[in-house]
Amino acid sequence: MQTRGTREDDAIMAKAPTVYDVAERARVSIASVSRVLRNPDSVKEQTRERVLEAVRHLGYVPSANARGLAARRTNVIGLFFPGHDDVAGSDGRLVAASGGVTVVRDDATGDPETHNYYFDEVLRGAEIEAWRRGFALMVAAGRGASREAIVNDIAGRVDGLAVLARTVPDELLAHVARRIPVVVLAATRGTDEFDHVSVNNAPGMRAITEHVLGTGARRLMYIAGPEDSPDDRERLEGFRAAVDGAEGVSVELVRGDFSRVRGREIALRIEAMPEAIVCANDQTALGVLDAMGRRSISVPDDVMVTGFDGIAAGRHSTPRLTTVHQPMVELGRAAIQALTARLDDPSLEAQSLVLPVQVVLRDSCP
Amino acid sequence: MQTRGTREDDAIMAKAPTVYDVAERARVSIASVSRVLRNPDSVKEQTRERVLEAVRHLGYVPSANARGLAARRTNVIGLFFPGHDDVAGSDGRLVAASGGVTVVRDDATGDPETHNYYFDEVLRGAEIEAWRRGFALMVAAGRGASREAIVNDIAGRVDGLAVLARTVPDELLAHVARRIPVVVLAATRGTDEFDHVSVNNAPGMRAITEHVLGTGARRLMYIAGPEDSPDDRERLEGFRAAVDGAEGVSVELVRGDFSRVRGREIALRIEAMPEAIVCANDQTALGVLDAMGRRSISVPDDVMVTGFDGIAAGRHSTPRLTTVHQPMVELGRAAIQALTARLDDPSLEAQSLVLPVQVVLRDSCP
DNA sequence: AGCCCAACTGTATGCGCTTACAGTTGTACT
DNA sequence: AGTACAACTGTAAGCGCATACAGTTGGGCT
Repeated sequence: MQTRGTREDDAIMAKAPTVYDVAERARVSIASVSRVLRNPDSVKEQTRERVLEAVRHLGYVPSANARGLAARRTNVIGLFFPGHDDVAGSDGRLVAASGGVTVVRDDATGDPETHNYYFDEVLRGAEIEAWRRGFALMVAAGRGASREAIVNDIAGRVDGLAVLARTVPDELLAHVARRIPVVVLAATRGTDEFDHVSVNNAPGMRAITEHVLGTGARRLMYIAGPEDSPDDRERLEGFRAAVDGAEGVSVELVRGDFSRVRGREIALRIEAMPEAIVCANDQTALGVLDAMGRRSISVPDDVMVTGFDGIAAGRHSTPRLTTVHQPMVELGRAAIQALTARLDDPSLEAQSLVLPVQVVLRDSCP
Repeated sequence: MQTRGTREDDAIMAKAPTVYDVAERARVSIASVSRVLRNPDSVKEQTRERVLEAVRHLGYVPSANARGLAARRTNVIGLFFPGHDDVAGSDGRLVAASGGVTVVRDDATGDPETHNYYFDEVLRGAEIEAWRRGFALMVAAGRGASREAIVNDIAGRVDGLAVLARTVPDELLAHVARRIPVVVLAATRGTDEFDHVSVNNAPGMRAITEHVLGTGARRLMYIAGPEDSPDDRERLEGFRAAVDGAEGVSVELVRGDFSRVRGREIALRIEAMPEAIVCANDQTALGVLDAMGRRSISVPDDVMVTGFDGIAAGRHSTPRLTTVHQPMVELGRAAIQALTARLDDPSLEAQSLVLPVQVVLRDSCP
């Protein structure tokens, strides 16, 4: 097996050094090198030192590919979520190579940021948990047509895959799930093929709506999200449950799209102001608050507003936003936990975890 | 080479299927399977169909490890950044397995969110660019002592590594850089061993400070960030440059730590109110705005406030925050570009890219 | 019919590790 | 001194794929 060409130690290496290079320099076998790296105590100190010296000297970094191949596991977990597809100005080359400074005036007429930080938080949770369990995290965003290729690619690289709801068609997921465990986030699907982690959407929305009704409000408006969102469906369901349980309540239902702009648009056009506007998510609610500010309508005195998600921006809005906080970081962590649990014991039943939410009362609906 | 045990097609496979399984079912050699996957046109259609059928039937997903090992590249790029170490409640197990709903009142006395969204944005940019160039993205956060192990681990998994400034000691970086290209973000170091991508900190801060001075303000306060931050150092430098160029300006320098809480604390304690408070970043400035609101001090009438970063929250604060927008998404993208450029041509000179910034005038300092 | 070449397919090797298993050494015993 | 065994270390066999190279096949030509 020693057909490998001997390399010069001190010459600049064209290729990255391998165990063989290290072994040669330390005058041991490659097995010992491997041991020093994976299980240092199983090697005599003197030998270990020689190996470590060689590692340092050569700038050796073990190839995770070879490791993964030999050990049959990658120690990586994948996280797949809906893509931030089209970012303004993402068209290829950077505008300037060596920067200047320009000055612009932003009078708030432009589009507010549409991105929501939901995924960032989930990602953060996932990253934390993955690290604690000794896994690296690979992230990928789903984008249009190439989705299938990407998912397959990622699936080949990881030991487990967490997927945000509705990002990937069931069929593809099923294909992938034959190879590695898959957990679906934020959606309780009918099928029970995979593990699921979601939050208590319906009960949360029900609880905050009941709080609204508890203030005496009877004329409500509900601004929903996109119809294809399972989250939205559940929240609407919770809203209905609360309303159905109360006397003499009138409801106007408006379809939004979870975005801040859309919330603002809708609120700007309201003619008969309700006593309370219940929004399916925070971004929408923040848009509503923007609109009310512009229209000089006082929140909560003239109309109360509530959101759902608990994004950070709601803590600092004017007025501060009453909302249902869902544990986004926990969601990410739970996903990793579910995955590692299944890796430890593949025979586990598919489980469906529902995380608790918290109604947070702030100024917009005290 | 056919020592591998034949497997039952329809039986539930204990292990993931491999090229061998696919080849067997499609009655071709593994080479053809590989060809179908990598270069479909080089195989006769009829054969291709058989292979694809087998792939589908068996739920085959190619192992990226084996691929990477054979092809000597992973097509993954790593992103390493300072960790979100200690998240509240990150201690192991989840509290509830099947959630309820609780209600709390948030009267704004608690700690505001300390996290800043800088990294999320950079990550987003990196993800986008990586995807466009056919790379997957692996993320890892640096945490205390295990940093070295993590970096080494990641380095073994990727073709290139982007590192946020000061996350990793130079020595470690140098070790890793012997194997793969490394680009350092948001820091122009003295050494020119690696590629660098950063933003125009000093000129940006200088420009916004000059704007402040242009309003006639002469008594300024500057709330800096932590001393070990290169960003902070450059910004302070820019501030000084602007101030030095003006007549009769008095400056009070206070040391903050880039956090919102700290900004608020500092602003709550100010006795002799300056005409303007220039903050080293947005979070700090937002904290200052919080404090001013609480103290019923009008911004910008009684005191002007400026930030630096251009985070989304600044667009919606009360009053809206004047700041220097740095292209965080672009930063991430540029990092990936630098990396891929070097992968394409390893002989490239170490380059140092400086991205332009933009002064954004809003209500807090019109 | 015989030849040549394009188009396709198969064989065999090795990528850089981990790890079962088989030595090898040193030492505590009998 | 001889034996047994613990503590190390080395040998060798893959892990699943890509790919250079060597067939094989089937026209189109002469």
